[in-house]
Amino acid sequence: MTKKNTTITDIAKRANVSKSTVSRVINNSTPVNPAKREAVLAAMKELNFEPNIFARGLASGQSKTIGVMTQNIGSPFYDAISQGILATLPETGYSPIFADGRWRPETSIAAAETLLGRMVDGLIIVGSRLNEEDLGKLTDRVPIVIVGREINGWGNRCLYLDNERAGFEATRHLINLGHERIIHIAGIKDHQDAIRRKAGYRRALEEANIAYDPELVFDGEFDGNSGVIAVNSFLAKGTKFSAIFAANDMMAFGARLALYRRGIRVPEDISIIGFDDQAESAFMTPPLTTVRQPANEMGVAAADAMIKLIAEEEYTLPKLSPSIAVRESTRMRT
Amino acid sequence: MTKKNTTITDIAKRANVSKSTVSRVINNSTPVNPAKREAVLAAMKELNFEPNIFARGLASGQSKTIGVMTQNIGSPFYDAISQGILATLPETGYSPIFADGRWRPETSIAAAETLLGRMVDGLIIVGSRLNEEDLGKLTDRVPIVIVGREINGWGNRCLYLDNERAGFEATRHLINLGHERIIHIAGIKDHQDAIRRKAGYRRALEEANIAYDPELVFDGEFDGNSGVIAVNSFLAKGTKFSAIFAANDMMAFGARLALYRRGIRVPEDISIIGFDDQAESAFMTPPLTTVRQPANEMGVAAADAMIKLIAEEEYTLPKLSPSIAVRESTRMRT
DNA sequence: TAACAGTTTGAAACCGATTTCAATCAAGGA
DNA sequence: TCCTTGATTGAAATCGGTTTCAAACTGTTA
Repeated sequence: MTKKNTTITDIAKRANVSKSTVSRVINNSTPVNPAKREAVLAAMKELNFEPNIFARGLASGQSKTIGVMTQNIGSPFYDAISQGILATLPETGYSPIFADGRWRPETSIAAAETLLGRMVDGLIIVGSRLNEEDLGKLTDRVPIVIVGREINGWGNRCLYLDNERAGFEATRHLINLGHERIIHIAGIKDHQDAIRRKAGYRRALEEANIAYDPELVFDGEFDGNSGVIAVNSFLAKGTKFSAIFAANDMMAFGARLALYRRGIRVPEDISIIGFDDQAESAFMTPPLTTVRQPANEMGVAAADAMIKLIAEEEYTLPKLSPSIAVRESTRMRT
Repeated sequence: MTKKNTTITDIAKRANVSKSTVSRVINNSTPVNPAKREAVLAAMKELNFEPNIFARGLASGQSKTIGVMTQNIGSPFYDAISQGILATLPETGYSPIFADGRWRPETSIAAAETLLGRMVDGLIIVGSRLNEEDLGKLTDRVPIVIVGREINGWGNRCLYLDNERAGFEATRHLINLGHERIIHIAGIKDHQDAIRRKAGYRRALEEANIAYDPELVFDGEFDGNSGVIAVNSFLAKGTKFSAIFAANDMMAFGARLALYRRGIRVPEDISIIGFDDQAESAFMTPPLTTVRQPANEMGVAAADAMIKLIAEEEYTLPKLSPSIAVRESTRMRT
């Protein structure tokens, strides 16, 4: 505002070359006589030159910006992914710009349009309920990487965890400890992750020859309150159980609180395993055993992949597996 | 990429007017004959026109983008602020773009430069350790709003909570319950908020005629582990106390865990009050009494203020006061 | 020494809007 | 009816880069 920004023309004059040459030095697009190159570089330093991003974008069609579409920011898991992205992108010369889809297809489309309107060079979609058709349309317009969701045929532009297996492992952990009547506090009913975790739970039971009992499953909403309500309703019904597998940590916290209020001990009376390994879980009383999702790493990997995708370089997505952080909320059934 | 985007020239042809007129319709900058206006609008609809943001930015100097500088994303409090900003901005036609300062002045300056390089129309700084001189330089270049930090003379471009008072209230809450030997697990030593909360703690003691005892204060780092270490060290030293005021919830969680491990009950033996009221706090066992910082509201208010500031409209920042969420981790000293 | 291929270079077109400036047009006043 | 004023309009300049194209220069080869 105050003083006019120095432009490429100023540099050109100062270095006694043409605008074209300055541009070439900046972009390393064409060899330039070393002497001139030095002169340009020096002029740029002296005049404190910073290329105008609009002019650049207008001329080249590239924005050096990556759009990140999130869903209902505020969930610890998705937050962690965003943080991974946020931490990685700046090193690459790209800046992230966010828009929220709130888990709703229409809002998601609008969010995507906003981002595309800003000429993002790529789009990272963190979760989403967009159908494959809409996603297909989007990917015609801009490179896309999707985190936390599996889509058939999208191969290495999809970064997700095997949630079925993770649900299986979590349940197995409890079964191995001797538990048989295991409650599952599931996530939102039609949420892909929730469905898969539940499927894993079921498979683990079946492999252990424990009959699957729908009475032991409660569909929550991934928040603390769901955990409270779930446990209260099981207790009210007189359901017998010795362990709980919650589809995320927040619901595990809620479940633990509900038990606490009744004086039911964890893990002496009931074992609990959560899902996410959010930062607070290690400081619960007792520290919560949980399935660790490498959320931050997923964000980092997604950002890396996006950069490579834009540059049309080869890349391979890392194999991300869930692991179980065994802490003190689960123990052998007595 | 695939098909050429429609430009203002296409619209102009289609509507049989000049580019200028189209631009006028878009920006409502000059009255336009209603008939022509309709024609332009219709053409825009038919051709699905979306103005090119670079061309616009280049010509007008405005980017419709707000830079948000955060610090070590991942802290629940600052995350909540960011969420407030993220939720508010899109409604205004502006998009947020982020950069992280990691609490370090040099990195912060670099982050600010990145954002300015992207021609942001405004800069929201969430926390920071930049000195007033650097901030002064920045504010010469772009409108700035600072959240979570008080700076003399910045009047209504600073949005913060009275942390001294909040610390005071928290301590008072404990004193009112009959506690006298109150441990304070403080935050990072030279962190403005930490210093003020500690000052409030001290003032509350003095007003109650309780001698301030430095032995009861531990400087932590705002993370869960600090809480554990603090309590362990007090216990090891044989320090007597009946209550704990932790400068944030994460440290309160850690403290509570350390007590749990020794079989010390909360709140029967020891009362704990935290600070932040993060989502998990209500689900701790027992639910944590804590100072509620309206972090999300702060983000919303900051975004609103920024928009007004850019438009050069009048605005007043809302009065944000801490309140105490009294739950079950504090009780009358027995 | 002339011809030729390969490098470097600068002039000018271009990206797609906004904005200035002067021209045109319609309405109201003398 | 003619002139003045104010409201609309379009042509052209501008924003600050990138990119195309042809010219100028280099060093080889015949």
